[in-house]
This record gives sequence, C-alpha cells and structure tokens, in this order.
Amino acid sequence: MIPLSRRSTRKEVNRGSWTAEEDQKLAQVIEIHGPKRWKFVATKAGLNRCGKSCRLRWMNYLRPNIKRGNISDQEEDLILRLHRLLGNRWSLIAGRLPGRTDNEIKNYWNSHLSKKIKQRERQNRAVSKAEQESSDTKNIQVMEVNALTIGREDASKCEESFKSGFNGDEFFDCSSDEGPLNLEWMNKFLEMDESWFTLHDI
DNA sequence: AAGTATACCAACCGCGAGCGC
DNA sequence: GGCGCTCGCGGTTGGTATACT
Repeated sequence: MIPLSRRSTRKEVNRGSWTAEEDQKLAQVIEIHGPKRWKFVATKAGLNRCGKSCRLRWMNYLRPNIKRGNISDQEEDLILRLHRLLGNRWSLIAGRLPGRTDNEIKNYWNSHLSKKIKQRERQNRAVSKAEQESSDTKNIQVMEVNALTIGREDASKCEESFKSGFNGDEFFDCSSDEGPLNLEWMNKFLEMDESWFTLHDI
C-alpha cells in the first residue's frame, strides 16, 4: 500500500523517489537558470514536482562536490564537537564539513552518533557513581575519626551536610533565559581551526 | 526458507524568516 | 503594517536492506 504521505491525493505532483530522468532534467534546468527560484525551476523542468522537492534533491544529491557515505573518524569527531557546541543546527554543522549536507549529518547523527552518545553517558554515569561511592566511603571514614576527636554530635551534623551534597543545577544555573541565540560569537567560534577545540578539550 | 526486527536514509512536512509589493 | 510568496531548516515518516530468530 502506498503510504498516505506519498500518495498523490493532496496535489497532483510527483512524490517519492527521484528517477535518473528527473535528476537529469533538473540538473539541465539548474545549469541554465541557476539553483534559485525553485518553483520556477520545477515548472521549467516539467517535472511535476514542487519547488521544495527540487531544492532538496539538488542540495542533497545533484549539487557538485557532494560527498556521500563513508564519514571518516575525523569528520565524526568534528560532528560530535560541533554538536556539543551548536546543538541540532545541522546546516551550521554541515557548513564546517565540506561536501556534506545537513540531511546526511542529521541522518548520521540520528542513526549512529546519538546511540554512541547515550552509550557513553551510561558508561560515564556508572564510572562516576562508582567513584562517588568510593569517595563517600573515604569521607565518612574521616568523619568517624573526627567524631572521636570533636564529639559525636558535631560530626554527625557534618556528615548530614556532606551527604546532602550541593545542587549542581543550582550552581551551574542553566535555566536563565538569555533571549535569542546570538550567532555572531558562534561564527567566530566556527572560524577557529581544529587546534582550538583540542586546546579547550571540546 | 520464511517471518520479524532493526538500521539506514531519502523524502516529506510544518514552521519561521526574509523579501517584495 | 499586512499579505503572499519563496526559501531554508529541523523533525519526522516510511521504504528498503540487512540481521536475526
């Protein structure tokens, strides 16, 4: 059964996968008129597709100098760093990876990297929990020694205070709303070379 | 070999920004 | 300022390939 989203019921336009013939027609029109005015390009090519669809096809597949597949370790590393810095701003990330498209990076992230990140977070949580437990035990031992020295009441207050810990979320207040994201500073970041990221351990 | 689950990725959709009238 | 149009972006869908049972 043809899925609802790909049926030609809403508008009488072609949907679904592009054929080699359609690609050829689109490329020919763009060669003459340039990759602009997509509605015009779509009409001119006689493809019976919407402008959006033509743009997407050109941007992701037909455009010259497109790299497909085989994302290298260096590229993957860069994607991870840029994502940490920029979040889901795929077009900005793609802008730092020559020949890669935002769609490809988004897909790569969703199918590969997001899983890797979750796995890594789980591992980190397990490690830090183990470290925390070990650290807690040591501190409690110290407090027990102190209790012998400074009196049980004071020491137990001290222990309570330690166990309650401090609130990281309060300390690193991330909830404040600083208004719309200013991309100026971000662009400066992006102009920096790889060494900057290494230097700052990003 | 057949059925089912999962991964991958091309394409679609909705929304917001920018622009001209 | 309001409106319509176009474009670009990010989220999502669903077809296909592959792995697993």
